Amino acid sequence: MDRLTIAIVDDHPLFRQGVVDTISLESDFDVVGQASDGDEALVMLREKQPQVVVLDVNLPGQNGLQVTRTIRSEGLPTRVVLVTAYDDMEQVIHAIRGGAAAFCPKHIRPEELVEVVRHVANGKYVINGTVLGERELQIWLERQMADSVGAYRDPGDPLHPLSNREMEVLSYVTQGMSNKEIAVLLEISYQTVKNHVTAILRKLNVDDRTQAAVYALRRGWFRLYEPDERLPGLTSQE
Amino acid sequence: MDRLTIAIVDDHPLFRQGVVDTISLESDFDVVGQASDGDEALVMLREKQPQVVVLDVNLPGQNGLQVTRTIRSEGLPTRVVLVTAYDDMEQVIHAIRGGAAAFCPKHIRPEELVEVVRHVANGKYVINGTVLGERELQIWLERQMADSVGAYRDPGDPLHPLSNREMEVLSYVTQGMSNKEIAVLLEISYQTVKNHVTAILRKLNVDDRTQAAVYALRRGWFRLYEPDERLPGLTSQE
DNA sequence: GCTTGTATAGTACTCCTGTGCTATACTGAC
DNA sequence: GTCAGTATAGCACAGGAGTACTATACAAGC
Repeated sequence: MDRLTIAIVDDHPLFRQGVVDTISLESDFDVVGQASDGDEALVMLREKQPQVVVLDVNLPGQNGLQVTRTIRSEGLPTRVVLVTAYDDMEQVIHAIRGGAAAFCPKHIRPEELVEVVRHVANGKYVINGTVLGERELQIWLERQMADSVGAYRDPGDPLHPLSNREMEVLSYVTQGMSNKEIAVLLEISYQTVKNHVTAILRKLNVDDRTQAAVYALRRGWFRLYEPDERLPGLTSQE
Repeated sequence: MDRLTIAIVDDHPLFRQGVVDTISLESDFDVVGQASDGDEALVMLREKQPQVVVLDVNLPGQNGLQVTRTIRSEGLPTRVVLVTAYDDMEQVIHAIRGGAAAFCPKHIRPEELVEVVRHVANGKYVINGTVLGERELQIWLERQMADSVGAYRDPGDPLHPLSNREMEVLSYVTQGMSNKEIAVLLEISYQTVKNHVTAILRKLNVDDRTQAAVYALRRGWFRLYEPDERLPGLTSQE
């Protein structure tokens, strides 16, 4: 019989539990692996090679989009269902272009998730409830690209071609750092930081650094909750 | 027999599922109610009057801390286990002062959550893994208050006495709005907004609006993901 | 070799941010 | 009635943020 092998990746054990239980309720689904961060996920996926992985976008270490790209570039057979707390068109387009087969909001109902996994296993693509075939996806992607790129950008440009350096600067912006602090940290001039920030704001199409921070945080590009900065004053005890 | 009645409140069905399953595995636990936002939670809690509620801090509408305060002020018998993605001392102190019996990080392991619920049902308090009795809690609270208030603040002051108006302004700051935009929106002068922002930064002990936004977002005071601003371009279909 | 993209850095400029004052008006507590 | 807290608003000021240029250097692609 055709059993479906599935892996789940999320850094919250309780959320993962919810997904695992939901998936396990289906008689033909087998949960063959779990992971709680991006690196762990890749190790697990290389070993277990499940047909489908339900992957959180916002992970410690490598985020879900990076993991997706790695899965594709390594030629792993696993098809990816990305799950995120915030979904918008640009994020979706990025995900699909990165090689994801489906994109779901994190508040999805269990029954819906099961349907999505089933469609993905059958070679379909699912974008927020809409099921698409390979061909339909291409058409949809092209239309979306055309819409998003619109009049104000060169046709060939990707949507947010934020360079690595710009992403690095943006990450510090999302931590509330000033240009001066970022300059010291990166050992470059204050002006260069400002240049990067200006470029970031233009590419993200936002007005100031606070909007840029919210923009990036919403899309799960960076984590709001850093493991190293919690709970001074209460010694954790086993 | 002493069965324990429990309710679960979280806006993510899959996370809720994880909690419900974890709780249900205990033979003496009964899940008597669920809700996905603050208002719904209060209606449910008034009706079901469970012994314990597992309550997410970051909810649509009223957040978990507000719900907790309402539970206490209405004299409901339910003891509150707050769950949040970000926990730090000030947030904990706030929660405890607001009437919560326990405070857990959202990445808590299922077994730990069960223990916490059990302790709370027995009249104990649990703060990030540390179990305290009523008396110990008071001592701990006083020490924390003393530490946090420290030298730079009047002894009687609460930690963040952000006024309602200041919270309102802060909420717009977390959406990336400029002082001018906020002024127009609230129909007050530009200068008044700046005054509020200055007061907010001082009370939160941060340097600029971006840090204030990250601070508030981390603590779940406001939601990063607003339900009304998602997915233009793809008509959701049933 | 030439072009494109990126990182670097400078100058000059405008505008916003944030601070420190002062001041008025309203509200609720004691 | 006084006092504390809050919301309002103004002025003046320093400094940061962001923009518009120009410019150099390096690497990759054609």
